Amino acid sequence: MPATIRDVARASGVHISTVSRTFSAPHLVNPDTRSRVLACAESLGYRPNRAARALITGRTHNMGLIVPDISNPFFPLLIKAAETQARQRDYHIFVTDTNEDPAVEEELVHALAKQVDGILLCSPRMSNSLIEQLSREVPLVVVNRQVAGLPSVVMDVGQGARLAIEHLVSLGHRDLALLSGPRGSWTSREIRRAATAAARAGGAELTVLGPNPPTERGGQTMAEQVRRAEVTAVLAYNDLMAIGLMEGLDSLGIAVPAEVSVVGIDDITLSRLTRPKLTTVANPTAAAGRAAVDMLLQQDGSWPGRVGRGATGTVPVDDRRTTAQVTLQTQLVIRDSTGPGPHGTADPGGAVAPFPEVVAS
Amino acid sequence: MPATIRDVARASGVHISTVSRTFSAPHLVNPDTRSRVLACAESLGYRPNRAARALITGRTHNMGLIVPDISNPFFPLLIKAAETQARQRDYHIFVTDTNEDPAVEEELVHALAKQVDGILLCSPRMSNSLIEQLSREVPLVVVNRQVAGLPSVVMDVGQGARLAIEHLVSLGHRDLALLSGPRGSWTSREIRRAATAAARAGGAELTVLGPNPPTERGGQTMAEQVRRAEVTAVLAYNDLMAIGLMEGLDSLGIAVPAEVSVVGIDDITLSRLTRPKLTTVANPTAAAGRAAVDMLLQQDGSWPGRVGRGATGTVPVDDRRTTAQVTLQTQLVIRDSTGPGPHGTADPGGAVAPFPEVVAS
DNA sequence: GTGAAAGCGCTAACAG
DNA sequence: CTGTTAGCGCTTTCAC
Repeated sequence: MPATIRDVARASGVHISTVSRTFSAPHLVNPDTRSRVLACAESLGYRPNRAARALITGRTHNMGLIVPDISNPFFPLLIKAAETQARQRDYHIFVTDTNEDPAVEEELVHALAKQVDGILLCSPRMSNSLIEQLSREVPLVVVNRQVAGLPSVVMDVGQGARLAIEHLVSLGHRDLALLSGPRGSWTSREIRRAATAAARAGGAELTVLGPNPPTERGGQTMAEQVRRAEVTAVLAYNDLMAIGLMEGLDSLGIAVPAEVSVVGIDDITLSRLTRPKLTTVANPTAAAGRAAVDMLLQQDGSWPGRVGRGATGTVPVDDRRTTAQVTLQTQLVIRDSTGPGPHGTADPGGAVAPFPEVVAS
Repeated sequence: MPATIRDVARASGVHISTVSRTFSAPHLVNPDTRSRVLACAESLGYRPNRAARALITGRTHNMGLIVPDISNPFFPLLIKAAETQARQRDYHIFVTDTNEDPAVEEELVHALAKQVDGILLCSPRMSNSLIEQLSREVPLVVVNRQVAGLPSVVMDVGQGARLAIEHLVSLGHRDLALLSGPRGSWTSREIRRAATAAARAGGAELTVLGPNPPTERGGQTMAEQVRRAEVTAVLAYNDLMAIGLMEGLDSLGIAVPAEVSVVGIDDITLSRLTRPKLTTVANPTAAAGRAAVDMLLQQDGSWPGRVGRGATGTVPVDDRRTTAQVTLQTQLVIRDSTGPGPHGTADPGGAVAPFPEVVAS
C-alpha cells in the first residue's frame, strides 16, 4: 500500500498538516522538523497524491494535448517537445488522437477538462466559435491556427510559402501550382494567401489545386492534374503531399526536378530520405510544442483555480488573460527536388540562419 | 464554475448519493428518478470529477505509456492505436518520452504511479529486476520485451528475422551481416539468436556488426564496415538503420540491391518511400498497442484498488495475476532492396497472409 | 512553528 | 429504492 501523508505524520511524530506544509510550503516549517519529515517520507517512499491535492487546490499539474493524427509525421516532434517541456515544469500530458474527427475533439475537451489545467489544441477543422466556447470551460492554447482572444502558437507558414515561391521564381519558373490542404484549414488558407501574393509579385502564374487530404496519397493522386496544369513547379501544403506527388509524377514518367520542381512544407525527417531529397520549408515544430506548453502555464496563473476555504469562485468576468499569439519563423531548406525552370535562373542563394523565435502582439 | 454532484442533487431534488448512483450504478436507481437526474445533469453540463472518484474507488481511469523516443517512427502508430483503444474503454493515456534514458523511465513510473491504473512500459534498456520491483508499485505491461512473471506484448521478431534470412538465402546469398541494435535490448538479442540459427540452417555465414544506436545515423556509419565484411546481404535491427545503411552504401558507390541486399525490420511508413523501396519485416505495432492496453485492463481486474470503507488493504500476497505473454506474428514484405545473390536464386515466394494474432501462454 | 478542524467532489456501506 | 454517514488524501484557514 502506498504511504499516505498520515503514515509520514505518524512516523515523524508531527501532525499531518506539518507534513503537508513540508511539501507544499517548506519555508513555513522549522528546518529541523522539515528534515525529519523528509527523511521519514523518503524511507516510506511517500509521494504526495496529486489527485487529492488537485481536489483542493484546483491545480492538477496535468495538461491535455489533442492532435488530429499522431501518425502524421508532423506531430511526433511536437508531442515530444511538449512532453519534455511539460515534464520539466512538473506537468504530465494526456496525449489524444482524434482521427481528424472534430466531434471527437470536442468530446475530448469536455472529457479532459476536469483532469487538466489546460489543453493544447491542434484542431485545424473545428470552428472558431466552438473553440471560443470550449475555452470558457478550460484554458486552451490553439496550435497551428489563430483564434481571436485566445493564445496561440503558429508557424509563419505565410512567410514560408513566400520564400518557397520566391525560390521557384528565382530559378526561372513562371507557371506554378499549389496543392492546397484540407478545406477550412487555417494553415492552408495562410499558405494560399501568401503564395498567391508572392507569385503575383514575382510575375508568375499560380494555379491552386485542391483541397486535398494532408497525406501522401493526397499528393500522389494529384500528379495527373499537375501534368494537365502544365506547370513547371509545385508547392505542396506539406511534405507528405509533396512526397506523394513525387511518387505520382514518377509513375507518370515525369522527372523531378528536371521537368517539374517540387517544394514541400514541414521538413519532416522523411524529406531528407527521398530521392530526390525534398526542398522544403522547415517548420520549428519542437519550438512550437515548447512554446505552447509555456503559454498554457503562463495563462494558468490568471485562471481561477480554487481559492481557499470559501471558494465562492466567480470566474473573472473581465477577460483579462494574457492572450499572446506566438509566431515562429520558418526557413527554406533547399535540397534536390527543385531545379532551374524554363525562364532562366538566378542564384537561389539564401544563407540559412538558425530559427529565431518571434513573438507578435 | 463547473457543476458538482451537489448542484445536480439540488436541481433534481434528490440526495447526492442518488446522483452518484445514477452515474456509477444506474440500475440501482428508479428509472424515473434516473431520467430526471440525468436531465438536470445534462442541463447543468455536469460531468463526474474523475479525480475525486478515483480518490475513493482507487481507479483513475488513466494509464501511462512510457516510450524511449516518440520521434522514432516505430512508436507513433503504437501510441495512436493504444490511445484509441484506451479511449474506447473510457481511459486516457499519459504519454511520456524518456529520451532513451532509463533513469528518467524509473522516475516516471514513480511519478505516474498514483495517477494511473497501470503503465505500458516500452523500456528496452531497463534491467529486469528493476522492472519487477517497479511492478510492485503499479501494474505494468511491458512492451517489446519479456520479463518473467509480468504481462508482456512482443512482436515475434525471431520469426521475422528467420523469414528475412531465409529470404536472403533463397535468393542465393551466403555471406550475410546483421546490424545489431542497442546493447541489452531484448529485441536485438532475439533477432540475433534467430538470425544466427537461420543462417546456420541455410548454410550461410552471418557476421554480427554492432551494437548500434537504433537510428538512421546508426546504420549510415556502418556502411564502411559492411563493405569490409565482404557480405552480399544485410539484415538490420530496424528500418531506420536499414535506410541509413542504404544511404551510406550509396555514398560509397555500392548499389542496392545489385551489389548488396538490405532488409529492415518494422515496416515503418518511410520504408515504402525510399529508393529502392525497402524489403522489411512488418511489425504489427498498432495491434501491439491495442493488445497492451487490453492486457493492462484485464490485469487491472485482479489488482486491489480500494475495498469499501474499511480498506485494510492487503496486497494479494499470492501473486495470482493473469500474467499472459502475447506474441504477435510478423510478416516479410518483399520490396526492391533485395535481389539475387552470387549463389544462384530460387523464387522468393511467400504468400502474405494478414496478421494473425497469436497468444502464447 | 504547529495542531485542530473543515472540506475539495465523490463513493460506499448501512439503514430505513 | 433512497437518504445518512463516514471518509479517500490532501490543503488551508484559524487558533494557540
